[in-house]
Amino acid sequence: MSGGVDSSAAAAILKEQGHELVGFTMQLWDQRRGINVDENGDPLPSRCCSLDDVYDARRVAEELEFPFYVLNLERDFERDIVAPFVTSYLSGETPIPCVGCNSRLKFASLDRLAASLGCEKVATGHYARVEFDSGANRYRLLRGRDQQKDQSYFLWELTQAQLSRALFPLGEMSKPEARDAARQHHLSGVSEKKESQEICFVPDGDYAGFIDRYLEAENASDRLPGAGEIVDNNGRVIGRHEGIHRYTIGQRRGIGIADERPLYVINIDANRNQVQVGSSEELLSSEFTAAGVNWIDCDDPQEPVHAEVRVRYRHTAAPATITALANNRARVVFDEPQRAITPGQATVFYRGDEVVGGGWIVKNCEIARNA
RNA sequence: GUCCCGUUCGUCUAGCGGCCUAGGACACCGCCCUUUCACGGCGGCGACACGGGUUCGAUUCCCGUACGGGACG
Repeated sequence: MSGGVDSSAAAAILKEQGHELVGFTMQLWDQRRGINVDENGDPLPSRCCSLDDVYDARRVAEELEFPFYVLNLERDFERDIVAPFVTSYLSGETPIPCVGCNSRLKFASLDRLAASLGCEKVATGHYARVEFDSGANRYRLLRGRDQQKDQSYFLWELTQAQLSRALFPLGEMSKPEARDAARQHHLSGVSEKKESQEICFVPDGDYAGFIDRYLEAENASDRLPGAGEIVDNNGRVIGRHEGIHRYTIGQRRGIGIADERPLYVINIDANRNQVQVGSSEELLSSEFTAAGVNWIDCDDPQEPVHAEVRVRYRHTAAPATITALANNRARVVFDEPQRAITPGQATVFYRGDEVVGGGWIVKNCEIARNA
């Protein structure tokens, strides 16, 4: 329970259905440890793990009359989520921490707790659905009914064991319906809360500043990427950047170079400490390699799979052919080129509403950089 | 050191006496969108080098003063 609308509504709905509940809020990040501070040293206003949110979650549990606990997972969170997040940026990738946070942290720890407490299910406020396919003897992960709020993208890494316990009470609902549910249960403290956004441990959205402060706090400021060159597709230097971690592929704003047409980041070369920019058309590519692939609807497929593939959260899934490779890798080839396929981001394979699987987009060593 | 040419928003430019309270593109800023990073949509800031003329009227015409190109010195 985050103290937000969705998890609170989920709790209310389950309560109404007659389930016996135990509530948990995960303390993931200490917003006061000096990294998330403004220029005066005061903590930034936060929407995650703040005392206010924990308080709100507790109030919901009290209102709905079930036991409530706060789990301190700060060590795990930093080791498994924050540190890899920073490392990813330093290597020129663009990480998406929310996926691993769900599978490796939230569901992993909640599953352990459920087992020790004798709970049958683990529920969250995600907009996604789980169904058991008795024929295949597998659990299937489906998009949330509300296509606008669908969060299945963030859950592709869940295992069959995790899915077997997962319960998503909001899976059939729209956001307004979830809000209504919270209102009907008199959860006025949370029912009108604004949507959370940004990375939860970077509440002001200045993730580059976060990396600066994090490395400084770790006495590792020497790892911080320095200023470097911005080059065009011919390798010609046309500008300067203030650190490759400030850029992602497909980015337009912040390049600061006036050209006839808008310029986009088309490649980030950590070794040369260069950011390469070009036209919108140069962002298109038809294939990539995924690592850490998790197949949900089957074991490793022996034949190429046709599916609709997303390469970032808000990307519209596009038809592609996926071929499983050794070491949990896969090659994805789109029917039509897609824009800004970015290493570090997650890719999710869909067949209609069903999540077939997903993986991490990795840098393709074979990619010819216009030799 | 004689004679030519050029000088417009941060950048590249449109303009060829009233349609210009100067238009566009890119950049920048803000808002919206959004449980990642982005994209995108909407909006905003912002310039006629300077001083004189000529005209009812000058960014546009003329004359000078400051910075950029041309086989005489």
